Amino acid sequence: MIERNHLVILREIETKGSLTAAAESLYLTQSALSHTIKKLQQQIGTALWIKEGRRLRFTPAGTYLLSLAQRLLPQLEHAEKVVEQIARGHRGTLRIGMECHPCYQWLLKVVAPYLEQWPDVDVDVKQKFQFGGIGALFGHEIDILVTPDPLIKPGLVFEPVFDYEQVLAVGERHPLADMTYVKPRQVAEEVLITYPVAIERLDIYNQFLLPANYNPKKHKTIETTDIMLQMVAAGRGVAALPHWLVAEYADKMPIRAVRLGEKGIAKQIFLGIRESDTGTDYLAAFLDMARRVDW
Amino acid sequence: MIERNHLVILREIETKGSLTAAAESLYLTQSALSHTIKKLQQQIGTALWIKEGRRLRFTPAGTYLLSLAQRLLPQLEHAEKVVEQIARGHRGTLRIGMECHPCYQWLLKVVAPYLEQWPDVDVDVKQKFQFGGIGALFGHEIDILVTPDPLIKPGLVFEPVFDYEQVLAVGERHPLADMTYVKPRQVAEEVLITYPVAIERLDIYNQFLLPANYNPKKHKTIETTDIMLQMVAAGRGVAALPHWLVAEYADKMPIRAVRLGEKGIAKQIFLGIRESDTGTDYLAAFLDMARRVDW
DNA sequence: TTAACCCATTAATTATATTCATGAGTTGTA
DNA sequence: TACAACTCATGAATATAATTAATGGGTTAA
Repeated sequence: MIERNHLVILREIETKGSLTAAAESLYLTQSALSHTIKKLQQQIGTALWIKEGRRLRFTPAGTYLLSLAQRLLPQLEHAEKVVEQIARGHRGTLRIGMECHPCYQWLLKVVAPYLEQWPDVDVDVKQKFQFGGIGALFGHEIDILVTPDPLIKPGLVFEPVFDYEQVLAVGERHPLADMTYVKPRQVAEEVLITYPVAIERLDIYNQFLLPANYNPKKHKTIETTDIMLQMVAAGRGVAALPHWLVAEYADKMPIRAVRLGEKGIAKQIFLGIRESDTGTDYLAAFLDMARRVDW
Repeated sequence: MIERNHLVILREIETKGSLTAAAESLYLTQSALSHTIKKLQQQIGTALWIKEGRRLRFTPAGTYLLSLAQRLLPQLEHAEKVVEQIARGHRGTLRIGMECHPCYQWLLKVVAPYLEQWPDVDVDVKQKFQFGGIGALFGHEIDILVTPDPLIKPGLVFEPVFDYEQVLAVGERHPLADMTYVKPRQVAEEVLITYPVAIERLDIYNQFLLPANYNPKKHKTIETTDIMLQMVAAGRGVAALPHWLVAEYADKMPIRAVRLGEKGIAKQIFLGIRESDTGTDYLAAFLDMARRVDW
């Protein structure tokens, strides 16, 4: 009844704006599209668009099918790529989603040996998700999610892969550089630099500043770790980052790590997959290697 | 490339067990199916099954496409129903998912006036989800989720619709019946009756017994509220339920409600929808009515 | 060994999709 | 207001694709 080409046509009309333009980009005639949709309309008993002057406007049914198209077509298109890879003897593509900015460095340490051990598997890393990491897992947009926020939900399996301590990165000659630990009120005197994510997801707010009722003097956001630490090294601000990340950069830059609070902020990174994928060997192997990576 | 009929054929072969049987139930000849799949195989460059004696066994590519079929076909089939309803002038079907056993009674109070006010909209209630309520929302299996556990995630919107107190239902002649409130150790002497859900989701465990390090003498599970309260009335056990539910049944049964702990257990029920549905009028109207329902 | 299954294949047929040619409506402009 | 340039819809002709019919070869179990 509703076929793939119907959905393709609707999507193309939406993006190209007209039947004629859609027809051209699909290498068909305008007439073909018109006929195809006309037939569908007869089957379902309602129009999918109405002519409004020179333009087309989707009816409710058309709008609904368009949203269906935008949901299903990417899945079909991805499936074709996967099948093609299987045909070539490749095992597939591991699509990794990252909800943890600084984990990128860690991920590289897992991916490198993984690619060696699984030459048939390609790895793709995505960082932006329309419906968040969980939605991307459910929607088969990614296969593995790297996140500090696991979610015990049916259909998904999360597993911790490593523990680390979140510390404050400060410039070498910063007054805080030689402290054993810092207190919230001390950070409140500083310019805080973070990745550009929602404040709720920043532990230095959640677990450190806000409980003590403090706010940083100023809050700046920077996308990349390198630039962020350049700023810190230049004494232009402080940043909360994983201890291992700071330690790594401390070799090449004049920065120091200071504990956040007397006990420090303990964190864990989790990998999440769909339960139905637990049996997929090359996926399980990735989890296995992730667990074993040394620090 | 991969068309709907390919997926249909794969699914039918899986359920019926053979090409011939699948052909019959699709009102096609065995030959047609064979040709169709053969062509697909040529396009994608790999076999989808291999003959193993008299039976067929799916190859990895076939298995993959089968899982695709089982994910996508239900969505297409649902879309057809929706479009048909739109064509008939109906607005659609509101598919409500319940993750909150006792809320059923509350739901009925919302649904009744809603159906009157929206004669074009049908309501369907589902209680079991393969991947949980969140997964069902993401997977377009349901449109509204009724749950005590909201989840602030991109793509989903949750809203509290009512507050209530969770109380202990006891038989009228039970020694606890006249207490102002009960302590964990007192419940630990009782047979506790609950709905058959995971213990993590039972507040009487999470928020009452476990923090005080107690366990009930015995734990029984019963599916239906009526039977559960019959048991309570007969003095065969106690149950933790919403106060309004116990109050309602107290009219017709010899049961009483007792507060759990000095301060009681406060609870909230949330309705969750997909963010993309916030503009759907008949859906927004449901939330609106749900918010306004009186107790 | 045979009957009863199974699936694959070729050639013939039927059904379906697409094009071609055209018309009717809209828009902007001369 | 007339016209050119654009839009989409339509009917008939054509090309393409799906389906069947007929058949053969392989497997299974009695």
